[in-house]
Amino acid sequence: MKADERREQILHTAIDLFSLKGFSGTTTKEIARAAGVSEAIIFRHFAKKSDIYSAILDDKARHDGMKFPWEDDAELLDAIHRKDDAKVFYRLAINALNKQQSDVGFLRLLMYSALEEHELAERFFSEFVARVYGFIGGYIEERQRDGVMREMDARIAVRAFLGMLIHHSLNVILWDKRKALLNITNKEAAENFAQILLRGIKA
Amino acid sequence: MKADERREQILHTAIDLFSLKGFSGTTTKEIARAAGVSEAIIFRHFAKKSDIYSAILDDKARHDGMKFPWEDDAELLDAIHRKDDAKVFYRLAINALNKQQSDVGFLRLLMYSALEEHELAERFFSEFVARVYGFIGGYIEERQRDGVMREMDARIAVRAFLGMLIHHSLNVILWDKRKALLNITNKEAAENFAQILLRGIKA
DNA sequence: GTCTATATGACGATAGAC
DNA sequence: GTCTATCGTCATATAGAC
Repeated sequence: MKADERREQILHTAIDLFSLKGFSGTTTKEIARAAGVSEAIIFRHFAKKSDIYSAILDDKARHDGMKFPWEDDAELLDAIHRKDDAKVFYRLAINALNKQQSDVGFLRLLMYSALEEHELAERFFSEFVARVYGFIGGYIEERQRDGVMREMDARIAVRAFLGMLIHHSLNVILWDKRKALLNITNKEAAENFAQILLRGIKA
Repeated sequence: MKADERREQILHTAIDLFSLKGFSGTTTKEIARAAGVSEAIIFRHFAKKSDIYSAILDDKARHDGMKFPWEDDAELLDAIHRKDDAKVFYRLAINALNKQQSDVGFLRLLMYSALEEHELAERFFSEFVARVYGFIGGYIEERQRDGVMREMDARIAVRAFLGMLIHHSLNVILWDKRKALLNITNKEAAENFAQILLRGIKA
């Protein structure tokens, strides 16, 4: 295996393990064993254990992990254009829920790194989350100017919306399968959350 | 210092450290140093490191940490009795936000233990969160029967509400101080979230 | 009840052969 | 590029003196 491939393979193995057990809960020996190489190989590709952690976000950025929920959704962009609010918030919700839950490892990793106050979470926050606030908040402000939504700090509405979505995904990932306190499809969840927010902020 | 006091002291020192760096990120040596005792003392009071972790929830339960947001709030109970929905949801929100943010360490600890799938989070979930769902969900169902709130799964409304609250508190704890993406008082947040939810689910 | 001293193993990281 | 073997350090946990 070439150096680049091996490096990628180690990185993805490490992402899986870090997302399961956190940074300090994962040993280089485990990563090596899971990747099917010796520990020494790890340290040929990454000088320090923490270098693996730092490389994760670059890898995500290079692949599709940092794509925005609206980039590929023609239906959403069309709804925005037509100012079909119900559709806009439903599409935003369903995209967010599906994406979050399709990459459980990354969401767990983000939580870990936020708690550990690692650069990873901070960069994700300023590069990704801030733009989401700008995008959704911008749409709400536009609709406020149209007189369709009531006057309020649009960022609070965004926080409420993202709060429902992220909290629900975390619940699905961490609890619902075993505990089943609330067992609904993402479609149901997205419809309900979109409707609650929309009725909640309309004029 | 008597055994009980020393045990409590070690426990609280450990809670602080676990909440900052997680279970595997905290060493018994650090706990000992922070508590001002030798490492051997730790292992006299707790046979294994993980026993400290397990003892945390019992300690919380013995103290005030597991109290319900409505137990001490006469204003809330009165509002429920009078069916003053706006007041009910505002009081629930402000209580939750204040409590979550007054015990940052515990919230961080819960997040860590949820990710680590430790008993701690699971017990908190089934002993505390489930009852919150029952309480708030019960009130919503009552108001649905009154015809004041629209037909929907009340648990979804609860999840949306708790999502706003918990997500906002996590943002405050983990980000807002440094990044200031959204700097509002808990009062403002509670008013807005309560209003969004209420308008969102009323008939 | 607390200490010093230490056992035992796992940890991150390196050296050197192939 | 990969391995085996090993380093020094730090981890959890224990023994025995005071």
